[in-house]
Amino acid sequence: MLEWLKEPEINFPEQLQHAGFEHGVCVGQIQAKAGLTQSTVSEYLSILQRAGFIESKRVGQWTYYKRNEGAFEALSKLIQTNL
Amino acid sequence: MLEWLKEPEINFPEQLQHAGFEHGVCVGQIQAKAGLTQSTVSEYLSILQRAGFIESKRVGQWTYYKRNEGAFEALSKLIQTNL
DNA sequence: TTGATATATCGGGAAAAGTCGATATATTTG
DNA sequence: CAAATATATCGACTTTTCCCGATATATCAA
Repeated sequence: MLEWLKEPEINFPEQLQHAGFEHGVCVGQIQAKAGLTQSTVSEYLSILQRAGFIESKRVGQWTYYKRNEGAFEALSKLIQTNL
Repeated sequence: MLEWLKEPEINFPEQLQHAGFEHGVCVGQIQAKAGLTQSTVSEYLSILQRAGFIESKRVGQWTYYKRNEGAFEALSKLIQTNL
């Protein structure tokens, strides 16, 4: 999912009909591609968010998720320096 | 453990009486510090080795483990570029 | 060769993570 | 407000991981 969200235009073409990509991709799109149930994907995304890897924005009935690039940079540096 | 092996001289002073640090630290030292059973530590070390994070060298009845710094560098880069 | 020491492997029970269906909450539309 | 849609949360079950004791293997020393 994290890799998918790197290139939302390529991995979630449906999202274009639905809304732009500014806020990210909504849960339903990710769920469809993942082939897991809605509840599983929702929980998974919320875990990734709590971990700081993605950000969410609620717009109406949809929740959009997008990557927080800083977190990946930080993780990479953390491994370099602390591990 | 991976962090301990970064500074063996500091984290495993006993090892000095036992042998040098060239080959790394032996399982018993790591086990004592970890506070886990011998079997658990041995298995854990072998998993880390299979993953490439540490290297082992058998000398007599002892097995010495030390870090493979390249693996950490590679992981850091992998996160930067692929994730 | 026998006993002692160090490590590795095996099998099983406990803890954690993954996944689901059912249901709750929030929003939009009529 | 009621129905429809999107997402979140809950409880239960399954799978995986963690960790242990018991045992096997390898080496050393007498």
